[in-house]
Amino acid sequence: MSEKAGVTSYDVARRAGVSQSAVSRAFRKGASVAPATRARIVEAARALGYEPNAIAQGLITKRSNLVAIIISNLTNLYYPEVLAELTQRLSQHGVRVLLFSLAAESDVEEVLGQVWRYRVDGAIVAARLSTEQLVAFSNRGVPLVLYNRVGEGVPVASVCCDSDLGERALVDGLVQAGHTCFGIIGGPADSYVGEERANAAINRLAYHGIKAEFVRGQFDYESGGAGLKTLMELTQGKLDALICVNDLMAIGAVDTARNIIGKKVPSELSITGFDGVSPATWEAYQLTTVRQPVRRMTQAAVAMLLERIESPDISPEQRLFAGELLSGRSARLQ
Amino acid sequence: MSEKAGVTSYDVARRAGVSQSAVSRAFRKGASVAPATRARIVEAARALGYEPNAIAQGLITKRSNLVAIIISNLTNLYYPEVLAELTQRLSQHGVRVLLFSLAAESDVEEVLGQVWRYRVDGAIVAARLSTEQLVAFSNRGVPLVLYNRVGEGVPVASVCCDSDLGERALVDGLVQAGHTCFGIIGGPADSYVGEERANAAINRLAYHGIKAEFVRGQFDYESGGAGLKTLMELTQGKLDALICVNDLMAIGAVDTARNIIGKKVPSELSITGFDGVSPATWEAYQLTTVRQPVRRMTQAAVAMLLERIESPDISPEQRLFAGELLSGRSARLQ
DNA sequence: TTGGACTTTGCATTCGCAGTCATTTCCGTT
DNA sequence: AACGGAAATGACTGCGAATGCAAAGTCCAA
Repeated sequence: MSEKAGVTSYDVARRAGVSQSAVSRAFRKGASVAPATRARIVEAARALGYEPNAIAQGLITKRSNLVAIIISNLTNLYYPEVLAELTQRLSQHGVRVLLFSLAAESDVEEVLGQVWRYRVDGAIVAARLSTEQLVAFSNRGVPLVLYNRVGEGVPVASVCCDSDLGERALVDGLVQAGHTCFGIIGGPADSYVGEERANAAINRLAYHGIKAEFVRGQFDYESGGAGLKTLMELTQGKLDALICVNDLMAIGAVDTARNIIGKKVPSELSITGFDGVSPATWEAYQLTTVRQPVRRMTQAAVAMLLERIESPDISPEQRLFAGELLSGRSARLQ
Repeated sequence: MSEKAGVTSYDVARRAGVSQSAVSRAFRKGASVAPATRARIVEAARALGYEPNAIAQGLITKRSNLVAIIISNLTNLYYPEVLAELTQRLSQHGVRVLLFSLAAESDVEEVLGQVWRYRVDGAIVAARLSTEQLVAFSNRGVPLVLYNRVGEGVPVASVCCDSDLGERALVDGLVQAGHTCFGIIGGPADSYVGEERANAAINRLAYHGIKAEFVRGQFDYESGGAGLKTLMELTQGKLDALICVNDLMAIGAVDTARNIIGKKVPSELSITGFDGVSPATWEAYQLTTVRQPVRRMTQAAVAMLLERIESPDISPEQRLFAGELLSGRSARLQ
C-alpha cells in the first residue's frame, strides 16, 4: 500500500508469482499475456506502487521518450504560449519535455552536449543554430524541427509564420491609408524572424516606391520607445507610420508616443506590431498586428517531429503559416 | 570526425587503446587516471563525437540529474519569468529540467506517474497537490519544493512571497489615503495564493474596521474587467478602491475603468495588483502593486532542492519573502 | 486419445556505464 | 639491485527492463 521508491519489476513479479518477463509484458499493451495473469500483475504493481523505470526502459529500447525543447529567451512574451502548447501536445503523445532555456546564445554548444547525453528522441528548437550544429543533429540521427526559423544552408524541417504575407498586409494597409513617412524598428541582427520581417516590410515599401528609416531594437518594451524617439529625430518629427517587428516593441512605442512624445495614435501616428500576443488585444492598446496561428503552428511542429521520430528518413519540409491580420486601433489601415 | 549516434565508451576505449573502465574514469574528475591517458581518451572521444549516455549513467548511479518542474498554467504572465530563472539556475548546477505543464488540475495524477517513472532527483511544484500526493513524494524519497504555496496538512519545503505583508502595505496605504468603499477581486477558490492574498486583504481591512465586497476571478485580464463591473453594481457605483490579487486582473480592471466605465484611475478609483509582472510597469498602467522577488525566490527554491537532493533528511522549511511595494499611478496611497 | 496449432510463460541475454577488486606499473629508497 | 607503497589500469559485475527463443500449457478436431 505504501508507495516506496526502488520497486522493480522483480518485486512485482515475486508478489504476483510470475517471472520478471511477465511483468514487463503486462505493461506493454499488445504483448502476449493471459488476461488473468495481467490482472494479478497489475494488482501487485498497484499494491507496491510500482512504476516502470523509464531510464532502464530507455537504455534497452533506445527510446527515451524525451524531446528537447530549446528556447532562447523564454521571457519574450510570445514564447510561454508556444511552450505550453508544445508540452501539452507532446504529453498527449506520451513524450516528455526536457527544457533548455538559453541565457546567452553562446550557451547553445553546451546545451547541445546535454541534449546528446540524454539521448532525446527529437528536438524542437527556437534558437539560432549554426550550420555545424544543424549538421550535428542529422549526424546523430536526432530528428529536429525548427520553430520560427529555417535552416540556414541546410534543409531542416521547420514551421514558421509567413513574414512576407504578414508585413505585406500591414504595409499595403498603411500605404493605402495615405501614410507617407515610414519607420521600422527591427530586431537584433542575429534574430531570424527579426530580419525576415524587417526585410519583408522594407521590400514591400520599396514596391510602393517608399523608403523607410530603420533602427534596431531588442524585441523588448523599452526598445519600442527608444526606437520611436530615434526615428522621430531621423525624420524631423514627420514620421506617421511605424512598423515594429514584434508586439512588445509596438506596445512600447504606443506608450511612448501617447505619454512621452504626445503624438496621438493612430490619428497622428500609426503603429503596427507582429505576433498577436495577449497584451496586444488589451483595451489600452488594441494593436494592429499579425497574429501567429500558434495552435496550428505548434500542432504542426509536434506532428512533424513525431513523424520523423517514427520514420527518420522523411525528408525535410518547411511549413509556412499565414498569420491573421488584426485590425486594431493603433493604426489607420486601408 | 563525423559525430555519430550510438558511440559508446567501448568505441572510445578501442580507439584510445584502453579499457572501458578507463574511459569511464577519464570523464569523472577526481578519478585515478594518468594525465597522459586521460588526454588520449578525451582526444579519442572528441574524434568520435562521444558523449556519455546519461540514461545509462542514471540507471547505475541512481541519479538522473533530472528535476521535474510542474506548473499549472504556464500562460499566467508571471510564470515564464519564474520558469526561465529556475531552468537556468538548475542547469548551472548540472541538473536538467523535465517540464510538466498542466492543462487541467486533474492531470496531476497522471503527471506524477511520469515523474516517478523518470526517477527524477527532485521536483519543484507550482500547482495544487493533495495531501496524498505530497505524501507520495516523501514515500518515494523524492525531494520536493513548493513554489508559492505551502503543504496543506503536511510539512513540505516551500518558498512563498508574503501575502500578509504585501496586502497590508497596500491596504494601509489605501486606507490612509482616505478610501472608504473597498472591493476585492480574488482568484479561483482552488488557488493557494489567491486565497492567501484575498484573506490577507480582508483581514487587514477588518483591522481598520472596513468590510469589503468580494468577487472571484480567474487570474486573467478579462476577470479584472468583469470583476470590476460586478463590484460597481454591488456598491452602487461607490467603489473607490479595488484590490486585485494579481496584476493581470488589475490591468484588466484599469482598462475597463478608464475605457468602458469611464472612471478616472486613480483619482476616482484606486486599483492595486500583486506580482509585479513586466506589463505592470508599462507607461499605460504604472500599477501600484507588490513585486515578488523572483530572483531571490527562485534562487532559494533551487538551493533548497539541491540541498535536499544531497541530504534527503533535511527537515522541511518554509521560506517567506517580502515583496517590494511598487507605488505606481493606479492608486492613491498614503 | 492423440496430434496440431496457438497461446502463455520463463530463461537468458542485452543495453552503456560505474564502481569494486585484483593486478600491473611506476617511482623513490635503501 | 631489490623492495615497498602508491598510482594506474583492466576484468567483471550489476543497475532494471525488454525481448528472442524454447518450453510448457490450452483447446479443439479427428
